[in-house]
Amino acid sequence: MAPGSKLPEHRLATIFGVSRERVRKVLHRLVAERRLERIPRRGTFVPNPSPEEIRTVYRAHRVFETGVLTQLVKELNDAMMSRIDAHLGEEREAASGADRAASVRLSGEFHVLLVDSLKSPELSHFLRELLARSSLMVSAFEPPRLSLCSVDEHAAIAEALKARNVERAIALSNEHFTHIEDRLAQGIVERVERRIEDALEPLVPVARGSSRKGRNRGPDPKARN
Amino acid sequence: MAPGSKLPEHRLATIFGVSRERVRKVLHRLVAERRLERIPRRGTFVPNPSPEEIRTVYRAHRVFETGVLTQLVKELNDAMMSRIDAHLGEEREAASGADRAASVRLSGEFHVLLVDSLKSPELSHFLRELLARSSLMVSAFEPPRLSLCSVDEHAAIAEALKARNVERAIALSNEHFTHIEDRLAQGIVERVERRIEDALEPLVPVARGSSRKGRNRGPDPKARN
DNA sequence: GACGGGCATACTGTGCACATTATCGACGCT
DNA sequence: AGCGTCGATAATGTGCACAGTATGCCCGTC
Repeated sequence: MAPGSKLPEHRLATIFGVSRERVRKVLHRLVAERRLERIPRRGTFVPNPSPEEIRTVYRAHRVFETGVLTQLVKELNDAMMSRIDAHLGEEREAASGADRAASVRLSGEFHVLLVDSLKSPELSHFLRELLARSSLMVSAFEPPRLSLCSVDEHAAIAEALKARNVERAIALSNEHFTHIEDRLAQGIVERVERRIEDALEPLVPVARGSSRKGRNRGPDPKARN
Repeated sequence: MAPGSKLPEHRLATIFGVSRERVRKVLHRLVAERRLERIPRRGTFVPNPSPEEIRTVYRAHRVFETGVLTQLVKELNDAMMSRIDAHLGEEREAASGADRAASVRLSGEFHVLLVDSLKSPELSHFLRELLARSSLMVSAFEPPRLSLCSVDEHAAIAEALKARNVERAIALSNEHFTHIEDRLAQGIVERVERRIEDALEPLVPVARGSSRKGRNRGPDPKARN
């Protein structure tokens, strides 16, 4: 699912074997959740996050988790702490097992675990939407290098929580999200550089192992699903 | 718009002079924003907020604004402070003029003003959804007595912000939302008491000025729009 | 008189077809 | 050769009609 690729309704309907109206409903819902973009009379597209959007999404993460942590230190109990420890154990296991998919999922669920303990469906729902967007950005721009969310950073936040040190927990959390944001920003410039390279290559013949002339540049317009 | 009343699609379509499909789109969007409730094969209804929902919504308000205020004291500048002062002036004017509609709108916009200054569409969007829900609760349960959000409480939060006193700003904000929540909780028990009274009246003849036997009890099923 | 089953009615859910509009290739012009 | 215009095509937006289902009323029975 390359960013910028179009999602034709009729195509999706035939692929999934459902009616086009059914597809429309789902697309509209995903657009409402800001997970897809819709241009009237043009179609729906998988969003191509701008650096500005990345900035505002992770800013939202920081502000939001600041509030969550502040409230959490006031009502943290033993049961909650043990749940956090259990989760950190799972994260470490997935990280050591090099199970990237599980690792990505679990590192998101760490933050979900924190907000869910506040027992407010509104807060939980908002975090899940934020996570869905940032996960999309990660899958789009994060280089293949592993360790997306460092388990150690999560563990450090948990330690500060146990110590009831609000300022430290907030500071660590803010740094944590800033780290992810910075890696994404780096990923996006690398991607832009590749784009420019690919675009210039057919024009100025560069000495390289294999010529890539004739290859499609940009998002493959035939990319489906 | 009484809580619990049904919103038939065809009825709304004829009232507003648009097609039923158009109405369906709008209803689905409002359901997605949690401003209406949908029961499959039954219809869409204006929600009847439970005390539990009121609790979680205002809990979300408190946690969220805690994060906003913490970030805001770090980047508050003169332009922002003067905007806040101007807004407080408007609020006072509306309150003194007994313009309840403007007063309600402006007291919500105070919190919008704060979050908008953080320049994160995600945060702004979330607060607007929260406000839409709490406004609905207020219009449903708040007794006719005025001063829904006291302007003084907003002013006190602003003062703490100017003084860069995070703890105090957070404490005042949390109390502020708790005040609203408590008034709503009181409103809901009064409403329940009225309901019980109305339901019992036809059974046990109470000495009163006018008998209400034969009147519809509960939400008027013919209530439209 | 109360309770349970059956029927009429109204409403929601869904697929379909038509109208509208953007896209893209070809053609002609400058 | 480049650019603008025009037409064909495909995809979106929207109204409509039919099917499925819950609701409320009425009647029969206990």
